[in-house]
Formats: sequence, structure tokens, C-alpha cells
Amino acid sequence: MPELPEVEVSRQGIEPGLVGQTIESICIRTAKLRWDVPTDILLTHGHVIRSVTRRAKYLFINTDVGSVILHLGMTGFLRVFAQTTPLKKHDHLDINLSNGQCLRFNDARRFGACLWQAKDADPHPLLLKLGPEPLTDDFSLTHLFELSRGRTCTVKQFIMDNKQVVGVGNIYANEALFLAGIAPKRAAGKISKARYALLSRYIKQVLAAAIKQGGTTLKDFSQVDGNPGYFSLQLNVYGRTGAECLRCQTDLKSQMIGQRNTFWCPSCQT
DNA sequence: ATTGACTCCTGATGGC
DNA sequence: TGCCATCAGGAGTCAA
Repeated sequence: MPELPEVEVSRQGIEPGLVGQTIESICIRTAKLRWDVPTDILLTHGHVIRSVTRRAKYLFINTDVGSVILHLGMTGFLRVFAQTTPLKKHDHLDINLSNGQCLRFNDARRFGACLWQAKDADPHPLLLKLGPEPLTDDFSLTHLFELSRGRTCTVKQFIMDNKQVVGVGNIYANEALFLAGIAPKRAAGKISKARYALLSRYIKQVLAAAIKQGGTTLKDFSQVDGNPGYFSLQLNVYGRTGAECLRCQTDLKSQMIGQRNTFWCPSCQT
């Protein structure tokens, strides 16, 4: 289940195989993922891939005429290999390169997306409301505190809201709240500046650490080379319902908060 | 404006 | 062994 670290690891994985290569053709095998796949992406035929970038959990394959935007959703992953590689179930899209290689997008649950951003056009509507990138200075230690005043939703829902900060998915929200010692059900508007500074620092730390280790592998994710990520080995709370807290041996709790499974230590997190 | 419920989809899982 | 029913989950959309 790709979160920001997994998307960034995917970006780093596909970038060397794509940049400088010419797009020979694009094969849309599945016309509708989360939304209809825009045929505008075919405009990239014959154009060179200048860069592969990321904004939130969106990946951009950038050419001189525009960008193919990919979102991995829940179960999406990307591979770069020979165009002759046999198809597997749920292989939805190929970007064929003139060197015989291709970028292939596979997504079992089709929560992923392929979008089009024309060069010099207004930004895609989906990108307009996104908050700052958590790993940049745009996401300051006081950012969350300032936005949270008066908010009654839980702190967990607040940090997972893309309008506040992008890329904090369920796994890392649980982990960052544990490290900061904040109970996930606490109201966002009633948490002190000092605690938000701590939480912000841990959000940055946990995301950066996960990227460095190649992302978290649970059920679905693998790196572009097919190897798993290794971060799951050091999850403190996610998925550990009933197990003992690694810090204080208290039994961890879990509960659905805002349709998402939430894990915490009732002793360490207050 | 904010919040919560609903929705898309398929594979994994568990009960019988 | 097989067949349901249930669930996970990113994030947009809609209703309240």
C-alpha cells in the first residue's frame, strides 16, 4: 500500500530507466482506472522524457509537451523492463520507450490513476488543494499548529488530510503519533504548539527513514526491482493490535477512526 | 467551512 | 475443498 515513501522509492527506481529516453508509444490496456485514462497522454509519442518528479503521491513523467501523471492508489506498482516481458493480471498501461524497454503500471484494485497535465496549462485540479510537502521547509514545525486552531476533528484525521500536509498515510500517521506520544483521538485544535513541533519532526523523520529503507512492505508493495521494502520490520504500532508496546509492554489498542484502522499505546500516547 | 459517510475495486481471510 | 461474507484502504465526492 504505497504511501509517500513508497511513491518516492518508485520514482527513484524508475527515473534512471526513463530520463533521456524517447516515448515510442503508450499502450492503454485498461481504459478506466480510478478515472478514465485520458488519451491525451498519447501526445507524448516521439517525445523525450526530461525528468520524473513527484508531488504528494502523484508521479510525473515529464516531456516537452506535457506530463503523464500516475497515482499508485492502494495496490499500484511500476516496473521497468523489456517490452516483451509477458503480461500479468492487472497490467493496465505500458509506456514503451525507443530502446525496447517499457514502464508498466500494474494495479489490482484500480484505485490508482493516470492523468494528463498539458505543458503550460493550468495545474490539474486535483493538485490545486494540496498542502506542503512534509520533507521540505514548507512544512514547518508550526505549520500544523497554526492550521489546527479551532479544529474539532481528531489529530490523526487532521494530519492525514492532504490540505494540511500531503503524503501522511495511515501507516505513518500511526507511527508518527506513537513517536510523538500523542493519542490519535485527541482533538486537533487542542494540542499545544510544543507537541505539534514534536509531531511534525517525527512525521519528517519517519517518512525520511522509510524512504531511505526502500519503503514499507505489507501485502502489496515492492520496489521497482521487485525487492521488498524493509521498513515494516520496525513499525512500532501499525498492525500490532493486542501485542505489547515495545516501549512499556502495555497492550496496544486499535479502533477505526474515520474509516481507518488506528493503532496506539494507551500508556505512551496521551 | 468542516465533518462524516459513502464510493470505487479485488485479493486475502475466516467461517461453515 | 469450496463457497460465501467481510474487510482493507487513498482520497474524491456528496450530504448534512
